[in-house]
This record gives sequence, structure tokens and C-alpha cells, in this order.
Amino acid sequence: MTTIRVLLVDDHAIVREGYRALLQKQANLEVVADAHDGHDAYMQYKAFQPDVVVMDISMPGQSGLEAISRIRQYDSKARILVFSMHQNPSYALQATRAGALGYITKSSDPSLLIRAIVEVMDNKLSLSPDIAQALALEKLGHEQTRLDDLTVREFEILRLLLEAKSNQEIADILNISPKTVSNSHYIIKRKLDVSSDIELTRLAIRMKLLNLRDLIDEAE
Amino acid sequence: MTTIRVLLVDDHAIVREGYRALLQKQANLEVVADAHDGHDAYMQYKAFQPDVVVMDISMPGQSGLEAISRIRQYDSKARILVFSMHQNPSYALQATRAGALGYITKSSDPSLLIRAIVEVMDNKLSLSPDIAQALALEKLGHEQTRLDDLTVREFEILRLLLEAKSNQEIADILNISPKTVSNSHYIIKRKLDVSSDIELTRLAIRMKLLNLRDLIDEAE
DNA sequence: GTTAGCAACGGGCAAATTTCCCGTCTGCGA
DNA sequence: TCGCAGACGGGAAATTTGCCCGTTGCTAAC
Repeated sequence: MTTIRVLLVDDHAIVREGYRALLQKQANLEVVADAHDGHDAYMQYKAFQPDVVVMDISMPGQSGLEAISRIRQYDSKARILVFSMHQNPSYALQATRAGALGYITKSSDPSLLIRAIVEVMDNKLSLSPDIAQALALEKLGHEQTRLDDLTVREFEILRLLLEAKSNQEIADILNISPKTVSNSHYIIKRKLDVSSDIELTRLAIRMKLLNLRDLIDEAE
Repeated sequence: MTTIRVLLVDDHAIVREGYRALLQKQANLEVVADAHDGHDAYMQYKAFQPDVVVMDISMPGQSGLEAISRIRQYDSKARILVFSMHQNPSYALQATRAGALGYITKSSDPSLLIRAIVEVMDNKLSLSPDIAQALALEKLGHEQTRLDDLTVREFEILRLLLEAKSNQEIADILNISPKTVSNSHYIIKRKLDVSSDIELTRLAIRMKLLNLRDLIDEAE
């Protein structure tokens, strides 16, 4: 059995260190590099050519989804495992659309992460049980999520919009024209069938796209 | 130098394992137990009487703040270090009010966590720099309840806006011109110091103007 | 009872944004 | 090789925003 070379991506240094220590205990895993944001991840990938990328997608600014696309564009064989706190299956859907091979929630058992890394190494799709179940339920039409109609890019832009960023800021982050952002903003509203940003925000909260905990925590 | 016995509290098993591995690398630290929620933390504290508790407070169900109070009630000498992803200073304030001796954000440098544990062991208050700064700024009165600046009428219009009603609908309801509604809308945003409706909605949720329960109940 | 202040209301109008359309370009699967 | 879909962004009409202003009451103070 050869050693699997891992690139670790998370915006929190302490969290990175923790995972690094955890993964390092596995004889067949080696963390060869880490990165703190999407752009950094891309650079580190090019520099180290790791076997598997373990990535948290909820990072400020340039998101993980964007990084996944970029990396896959650079190397279509790249194996990327998303490791996220979000239990919303839409995140998993968008992540795999962007090119991720796996999606594991942080609430999973530690052994699952290890196993998922090995599976992804074998180019196998790997989902944690909670996500698999949620996705399956969604597939059965139990929850008709209009969110799935959005393209990966639109989803990405929506995320940034919900952070109350301006068109110009989003344009800068994604390196596109503000005009494209406003066009997407319009398309998103049409696809989600809302007519105002307030409705959009309410919908996002219901869809758990906008983290309630964050909002509540800010409360007092 | 004696060994500091640590109790680790976080709802994510993988995260716990990561920190455990990280802290274990310090010669003077020993993780004697861990817990996955507030109640568990309380039980483990009674069982192991650790020197320092390192606790993530954003856990589902019963909050970490509650656990801090409970533990301090049981042992007023308990040293608790909060370790959170939230950069909102209000949360740090509440944590220290509840009895925590320190508050470190996950975005801090890993060495800060180690140092903070040692400081807390010495019964010293320890805050990460970002939190200290944010708290200081808040102390200077930067934040106030801007909602009080709204007139009764504006408040009423804001309520309707938040229900995602159109200017025309609101005009009909209040028997005024849509123009007045849009003027008020503008004034409200200026008074609340937000530049978009998304920001406005987020603020409203934080101010508990918009009932979260209502939104969640709509969900399914 | 006059004056002052403030809330509610809404007109005006330039600037900005939204809404919808369209055409490129690229990558992918049949 | 073709066709389709997604990303991107220009164009232009429609609409909204941002900020100004004046009018009308009402209340409170002198």
C-alpha cells in the first residue's frame, strides 16, 4: 500500500493543525501541504500535486467551490474531498457538480474521514451517511428544492449575495464583470421565483442556506 | 512544571480528535477526557476534575454557555477556555459573563490556543487579539440600537417590507402613496446604516424583528 | 396664540439598477 | 461533428433609488 499524499484546505489555522495531527497518525496518509483559502489551495495543488485534497468549503471570500473548479480545470484528474460543517444536501450537490469526489460532514465519525480519503483515492464517490440520506430523500421529491435549478456559478454568487456583498465586491472576488453579477442576481431571483431581495433572503433562511446560527450568535 | 489536565468539548468527533492530537503533542498538556455536548461536559467535569476545560460553544441543542454556568456552579474554581469560530465580540462577552476565563477564535494561530490554556491555568483572563480589539471598539459605543431612531410609521413600514410586500401593497394597506413607501424605505435603510435589502433583512433578524420561528416553521 | 419642532406625506429628477434580450466563447457528451 | 448548456457580458428600456424639497397637521413651550 502506497502512501496517500494529502493537501489540507481550511481557513482556520488551528483546525488545519488539528486535522494534520489526526491524519498524520494514519500510516498510509501524509499531509504534504495545507492552504487557508481557495487561491492558496490552487497554488499549493500546482506546487505539490497531492493525491487527494481535503477541503472545507465555507471559507470567506473566494469559496471552496470556486477553488474546486479551478483545480479541476488545471488537472481534470484531481481528487477532491469536501469536508464541511453544512448538512444541507444542496451544498453536497453543488460541490460534486463543481468536481468534488466526496462530501463528508464534520459531524461524522473520524474514521469516516479516513475511509473517505481512501475511497476518493480510488476515484470512488464518497458521501457521509447523513448527506447520502438527505440527498436520497430530496431525490424522491420530498423536498422540492428550487435551489437545485441553480448552476454552480449561480449558487456561488447567491452565497456571496447573502453575505450582503455588493455587486462590485462579488465581481472582484470572482474576477468577473459586475454586469455578470447583476445578470446572475436577476436569473437567481427568477429561478427561485422571488421578486425582491427580502424574499430572497427569507427563502435562503428557510432553505438553511443562510446560517441561522451565525445570525443568532450575532444577536447579543 | 506540572502537567495540565484538559477536558475537550466539541460536538464534532473529528474536530475533537484533531485537537486532541494537536494538544497531545505538548509535553505539559494531557487531554484526560472529551465531551460532545453541554450535559456531557458537565458529567465529564465531575468525573475527571480537569484543570482546564477547552470548549466550543456553538453546539446544537443546549448551548455551551449553559454548560459553563453549570460547571461553574458545581465548581466555582473551574477554569474554562472558550474556543469558537465566532468572531462576534458579543459572544465573548456572554461567555465571560457566564464564567469563562478565556475566549480564543479558531482563526487564531495554533500557538495562541496553547498559550491561552497555560494562561487560564494560572487563572488569567485570556482573549485572542481579534476579540480583544472588537470588544474594545464596542466599548467605545460604536454599536447602539439604531432601531430606536425609527419613527413609529417607519417601523410599521419596515415590518411590512420584511414580510416581502411590494411598495404598492404597503401603500394600499396604509393608504398612502407608493412614493412615500419608497421614501421611507430609503430613510429606514439610511437610519439603520445598511445599503441593501439583504443586509436589512439580516439586521432585522438579529434585532429579532423578524421572527425566526415563523421562517423555520414555513420550512416544512 | 404664536412660534417652534417634528412626524407624515408625497412631488421632482438625475443617477443607478433592474430586467430582459441578445451574442459570444468554451467544454462536453452523443 | 454537432448540438446543447453554462459562463460571461453588452444594450436599452423600464423601474427604482437617493436625495432634495414643500405641504400639512399636531403638540409643546413660551
